[in-house]
Amino acid sequence: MQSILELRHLKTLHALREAGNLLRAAVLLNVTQSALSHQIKLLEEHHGVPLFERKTTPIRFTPAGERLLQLADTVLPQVANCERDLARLAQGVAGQLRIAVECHTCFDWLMPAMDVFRQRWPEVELDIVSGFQADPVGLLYSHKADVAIVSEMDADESVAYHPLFRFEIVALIAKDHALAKRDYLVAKDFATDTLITYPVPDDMLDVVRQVLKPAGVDTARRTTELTVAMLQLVASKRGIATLPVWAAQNYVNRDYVLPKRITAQGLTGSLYAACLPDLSTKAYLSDFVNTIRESSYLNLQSIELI
Amino acid sequence: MQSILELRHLKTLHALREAGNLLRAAVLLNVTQSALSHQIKLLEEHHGVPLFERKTTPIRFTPAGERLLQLADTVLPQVANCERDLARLAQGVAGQLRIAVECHTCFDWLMPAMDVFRQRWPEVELDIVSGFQADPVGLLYSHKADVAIVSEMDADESVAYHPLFRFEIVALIAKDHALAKRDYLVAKDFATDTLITYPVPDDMLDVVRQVLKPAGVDTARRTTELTVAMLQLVASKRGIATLPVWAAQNYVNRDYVLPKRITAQGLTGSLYAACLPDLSTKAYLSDFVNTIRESSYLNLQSIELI
DNA sequence: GAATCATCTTGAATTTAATTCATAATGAGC
DNA sequence: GCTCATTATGAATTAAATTCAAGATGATTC
Repeated sequence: MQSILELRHLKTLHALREAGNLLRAAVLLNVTQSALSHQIKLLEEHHGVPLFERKTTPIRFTPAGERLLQLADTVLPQVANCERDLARLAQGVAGQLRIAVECHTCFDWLMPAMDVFRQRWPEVELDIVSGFQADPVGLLYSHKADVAIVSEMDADESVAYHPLFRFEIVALIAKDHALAKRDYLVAKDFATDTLITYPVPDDMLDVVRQVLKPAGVDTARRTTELTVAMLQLVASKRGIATLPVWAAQNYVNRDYVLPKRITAQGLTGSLYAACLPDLSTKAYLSDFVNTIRESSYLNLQSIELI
Repeated sequence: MQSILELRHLKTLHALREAGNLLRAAVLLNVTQSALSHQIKLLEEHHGVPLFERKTTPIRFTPAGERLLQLADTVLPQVANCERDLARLAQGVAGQLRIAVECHTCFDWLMPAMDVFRQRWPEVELDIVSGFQADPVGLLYSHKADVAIVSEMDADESVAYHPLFRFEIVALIAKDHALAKRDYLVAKDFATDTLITYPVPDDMLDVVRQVLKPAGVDTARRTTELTVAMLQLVASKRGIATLPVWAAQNYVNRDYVLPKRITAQGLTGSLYAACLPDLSTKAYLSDFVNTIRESSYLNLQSIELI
């Protein structure tokens, strides 16, 4: 008749509510779905009550489950606060976090994540290093930024890379475009169209780097700063844009433009948070990375944590 | 950089503060001292801060330790509340707990324990079945009591016995008694003196049952209901009393009477909470037993949990 | 109404973590 | 310096959690 309840269980139930099902919750917690199933089963057996109804989406909790969630809601923030206080006691108070971003769409998930983080670490000064960064990692070395969001790991550099997530990049074409019936686009499909992008160098565009350049396809470019402007150009047949699925989701849902997979296998991009090794040891840095991963996983559709 | 903190750790720190050192804390938690040492070491290594100063009695906590204790103080009661709510959801609301006591001194620890329990389970009706109980276990069968505090386990009966604790029973004699210089008393030392006891049958007195009767020693008896009266009689040389060490502690400390070990090995008594098997399955019953064990271990000197 | 998909369950194998055991170290008190 | 009380430590053991590999189950689709 001893208590088996641990914080782990509360974290599981909390993630389960956030994520909506066991599999997504398991991803959030970095365990397998089976682990959570066993975990919850044990809790249920120990207390002699079911905690949630299965076979509903999203899952619904029983009164007992709700009671535990209520506990989780009050307890987990207190625990998190305490752990931050311990980190402060051990590592001293924190410094600043100047973030360099090489990709425009990142603001979509970076802003919400920063909002969460700011609440947790009020004393950490958050800044975004503005303007286009040709070499974000260089900013780390020159101490002009503390964290760089990049899409590739350079293995040889003495920089710590923290994987964030992977996502699919799709091409966006007008609804009545000549390619509208194709299952997916290949490199040469871009040859006759203008490529509409954010104003960044060629080698920072995944389509160019991974698809067009290898195939030797060169294409006209037109740039704009605003996503809505890009899609307006697409809709009026001035060219093809490429964006992460989540960035275009709103416009796709409204049937404004048509999404097309790029190459048969699809084109995926990845993002990493890079920083100098020193910073990696700080508790607030790992918390920053975790915040990004979690809030992105919950806010963006169809991304994959890495 | 994952969190390893679990409720287990909070419980350990809490017990450590209550108990004053690792060994006593370990007894409270039913683990070895080594387990707690490892547990705390891990916590300290993970967070990079010491949690308490060793080699002080009672131990003193560092700021980090205090911070964790503060967390424990807010979190553990919330957790306990939640678990009781789950028990209520699973087993329905609780009934009553009528307690039959066969030994007078029990009130010393029973009252404090009942006070704690009453706060935790307000809906469980607590009662003491008054009067002397020749056969407390019989009261369980006749449904006149729900729990009986007894000093022996009758293995053959279909009753569930929950061990509480073991303690030493000492003889109390006048400071200038003829036996004052003896290390310990043996059966025949009682032959020439009056035995001063609570008004209970012979076979419920551990001295009689375990020492005098086996040795064939018969002695005069004088009874009184009040402990203070017993010791007043002892002090004025009207006889010898036998009591659990803790029950006489106050008077011994004030040099009112002299405690003497009984037999070379010492005489020990044990206590158990007996109830019908049905009741054993209820969460509030195990909580009642645990409450007694914990509060007694913390309040009474030199008892041993069993 | 079979087939597919998404989800959760299950038991055994595996891995990981916690605990014990046995003993050593440490400091306080005599 | 010796003893006692307490905490620490490393290896062995035990226990627990997690994964792996399948198997149900219910919903959805063609």
